[in-house]
Order: sequence, then structure tokens, then C-alpha cells
Amino acid sequence: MRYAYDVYEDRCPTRLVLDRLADKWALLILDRLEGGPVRFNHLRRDIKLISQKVLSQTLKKLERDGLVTRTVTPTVPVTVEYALTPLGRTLAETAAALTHWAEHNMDAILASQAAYDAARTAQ
Amino acid sequence: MRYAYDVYEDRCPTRLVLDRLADKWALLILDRLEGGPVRFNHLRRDIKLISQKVLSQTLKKLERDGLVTRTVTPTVPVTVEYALTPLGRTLAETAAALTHWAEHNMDAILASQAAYDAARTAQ
DNA sequence: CCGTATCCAGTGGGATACTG
DNA sequence: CAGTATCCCACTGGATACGG
Repeated sequence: MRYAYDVYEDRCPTRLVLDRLADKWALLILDRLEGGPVRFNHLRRDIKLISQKVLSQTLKKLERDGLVTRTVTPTVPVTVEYALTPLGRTLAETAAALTHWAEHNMDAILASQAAYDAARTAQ
Repeated sequence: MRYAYDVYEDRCPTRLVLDRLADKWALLILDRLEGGPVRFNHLRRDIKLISQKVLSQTLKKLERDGLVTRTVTPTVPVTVEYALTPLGRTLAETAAALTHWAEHNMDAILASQAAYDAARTAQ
């Protein structure tokens, strides 16, 4: 066992974080919030192709995890701002390393995929 | 637009990498392979709760992406070893930062979840 | 030992419509 | 503006059985 918790078991911190990032939208939201608080519909417009339902669900999960805050201002109509907590900010920064890796290595991955597919098609 | 590719669009490098890590097992496999080449059934035993089917599928995706190599030794019965490519190693190292974050902050997340649930239950 | 094939239940998430 | 409610389909992934 290389970790305090066994990464390869059912309940482990890596799985906990992975299951959060693995919902496909959370990292994008975290990243988008790094620039400061953002309103619901603003997020919706920025993160294209996300549905209202999924954005709502994901924000709720992130709030439950203590990664984002939800602030309601009782104007008419109401405005709601989402922002990173200090904890959320550290995760966003950590996750940004993945983003940078992805940008830097995407071409290599695409080339590998093409070669793999070509080899299988050629048979 | 803050990136060479737009992270919030459909096809972008972050989504590409995220969709790979988001299959829930890839990161665990990458991490497990950092110690050197591992055989199929060894991975299966180490990464508990993964099914043979999903392990096989995930390894194939990782191979297609050029992140792992698959080496067959024609013994009887056949032995197959999986290993990280140099590219895969850089991703594994980058992803390890997430693992460390998770270990370090899991307690805070669990506490936040408990507080969130308690607040909603108390109503 | 190292897989693939098949079947099947659970769920993630899109579309749409409605509310405070 | 910021959601919730409902329907529903497609895909994920587990269980099981079989093949090289």
C-alpha cells in the first residue's frame, strides 16, 4: 500500500476526487471560476453544450464539497453568483496542470490515435 | 479565449484528456504502471473492483492514445505486459498531483459534505 | 493466462416545459 | 434570472460464459 488510503480500493481519496472531476463538467466550471465570481447564466453561455440541468447539478455537488460558494442577491429578478472557495482554488490550480499537459500533448495523442486506427484498418 | 483551443467548446484538448481520465479507471492504471511493467491479471488483482471487461477496454484506449504499450510474450500460456510510454509517464506524473491533492484535502471535503447534508436535513 | 462476446440493469444527461 | 420537474433514450459497465 503506497498511500495512507488504498487508491485501488473502493473508498479512497483519489476516487473521491476523480468521481468529482469525472462528471465531465466540474473541471471546466472550476477553471472558468478562477477569474472571479460568475453568474449562473453566464456560466451557461460560456461553457457551451452544457445543459441547464447538468450545470445546476454539478454546481450543487461542488458546493456540497466545499469547492464553490453560492451567493444569492435578492434583487428583482434574483441574481446568483458562484465563486471558488480557497479549497476550490487549490483544486483548480492543481487541475490546471492537466489542462496544460493536454494542450501541450494533444497533437501527439491525435497522431497516435491515427496511427493505431490506420494499423487496424489496414489489416 | 484563454487557450490555443477553446476549452469550453466541443473539441478541445482538455476535454480530450478529461474524457480519458473520466472513464474512472485510467488514472488508477496509469498510476499503477509507474512502478514498471505489469501483467494483465496482476493489474486486475491490484485494482480491486475493476471488471475484466473494463480493464481490457481501458487499456486499449490508453494504448490507442500512445500512453501505454502492450507487449506479448509467446510463452504458453501467453503473457502480456503493459508499460507506460514516455508520454504516458508525463501524464501519470501530472495526474499524481491530483492524487496528492485528494489525499491532503479529503478530510476537508468529507467535513464539508457532512455540514451540507446536516444543514439540509435539519430543515 | 488473456482476453472477447453477449446480455442486461442502472444511470447520466439531453429536451422540454414550467415556477418563484 | 435562476432554477426545478418530467420524460426518456443511449451508453456505461457488471455478470457470465466462452475462445485462443
